[in-house]
Amino acid sequence: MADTDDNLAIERADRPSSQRKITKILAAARAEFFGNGFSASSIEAIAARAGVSKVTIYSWFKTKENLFAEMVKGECAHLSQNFVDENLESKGVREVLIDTAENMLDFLTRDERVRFDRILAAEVSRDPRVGQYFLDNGPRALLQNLAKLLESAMDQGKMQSSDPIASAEMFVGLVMGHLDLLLRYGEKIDLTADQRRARATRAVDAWMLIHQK
Amino acid sequence: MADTDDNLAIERADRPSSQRKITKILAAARAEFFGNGFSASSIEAIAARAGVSKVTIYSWFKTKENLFAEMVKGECAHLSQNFVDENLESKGVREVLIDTAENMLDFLTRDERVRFDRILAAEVSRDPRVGQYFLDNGPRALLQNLAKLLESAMDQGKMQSSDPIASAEMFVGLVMGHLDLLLRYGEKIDLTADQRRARATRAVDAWMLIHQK
DNA sequence: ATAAAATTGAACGGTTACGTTCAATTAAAA
DNA sequence: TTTTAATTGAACGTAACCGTTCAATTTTAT
Repeated sequence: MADTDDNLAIERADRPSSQRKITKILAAARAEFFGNGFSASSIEAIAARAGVSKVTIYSWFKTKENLFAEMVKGECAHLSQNFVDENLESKGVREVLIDTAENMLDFLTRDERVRFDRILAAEVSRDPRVGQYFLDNGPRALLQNLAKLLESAMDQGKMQSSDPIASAEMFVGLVMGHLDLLLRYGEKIDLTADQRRARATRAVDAWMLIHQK
Repeated sequence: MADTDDNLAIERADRPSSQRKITKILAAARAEFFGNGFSASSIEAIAARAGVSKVTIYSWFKTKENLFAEMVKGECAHLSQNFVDENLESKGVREVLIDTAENMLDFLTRDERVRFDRILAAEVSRDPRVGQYFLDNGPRALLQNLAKLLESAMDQGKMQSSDPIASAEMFVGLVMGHLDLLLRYGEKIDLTADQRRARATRAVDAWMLIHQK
């Protein structure tokens, strides 16, 4: 996100109480920013929520923009978790793909993720770097992992693809469809385990059909 | 969006000059809201941009929220255009689907559309009704049209589906993949005509393969 | 215990913005 | 032309918020 000021807030937070406060500040920032967006959130409210003085915030994070960026950074680390199921040998190709698709669905339909998506995208016009940073550390990393998994799957199954990344993209498209859109616009979607499995299965079968040799 | 106050601003705008001003206000509101989001946009700036007094805005649109909602309403009307190619008889199934997919790509990658998406989604937490309204008048209507087209296509081609809406959703998923995501996060994507056609073709062929009898 | 660093509360200046009021002016309808 | 509606500029009250300053206090390292 920022150019060189990595961990602007943490680099000299030796004191244990500082660590604790920084953590609380970031948590409060997340809550406020998620709830109101960047502009409508105030440092004062964040300070109050964190149980911390306003000056403390300014002493660790120089500006509101920076606090936001630092919060995003934390979220990204949290978000770039891997939901690729690796057990290709023990489980069989189709099973693994279905599990992976289910993990994707589970993760992407989470309310917290949706809210994050909303407010972060909105701030892209204000500061394009946050979008760039998020893409690199979230979706892009994820797609790489997925592509790798799919390549292994294709080796073991009777499948092929001339463009693994495009195939991975297609996988995502098949799994999510426009669920993403509905969620972002406030549609309440809580898939039951059965529905999730059904959707994952349908997507995987379609994907395998497309990539059959 | 609103319950009963349809066209709050226009219902007694008999004067021609009023009409003109209302139009300018809405245009200015769109520009400001698109550029800065809801919170960071000020009525004063909108008034200045529209070349209109602040009082005039408040006299036509009671509140900032309402001005935003009215602006969204106008955009939705503008956005719910139909990009389904209807010439099924004259053109052949595959061609029509490819054309439709190309239209989708063309429309959905437009910068204005992306910006609209960003700021509207961000305001969903503040007022869920705008999301609801948009879904009903944009994506939902679109998906219905698409499903209808696809059903006709399946009749004429050797295809089938047990769930036309799910098939339409899949169509969208295959065409867009995660382009939508990249665009929302600021990725510059300007597809050449060739790339667009290639992507559309790939998606349509995949879709037809999945739905073959 | 002592020195250094972190934190606090309170206040401040400056800015921005919402929404309102009002008397004066302009435009349009009859 | 008269009358009615719309528009304007300016000012107002109120509130929020950013970011800073400072002296006083608390926490931590040594």
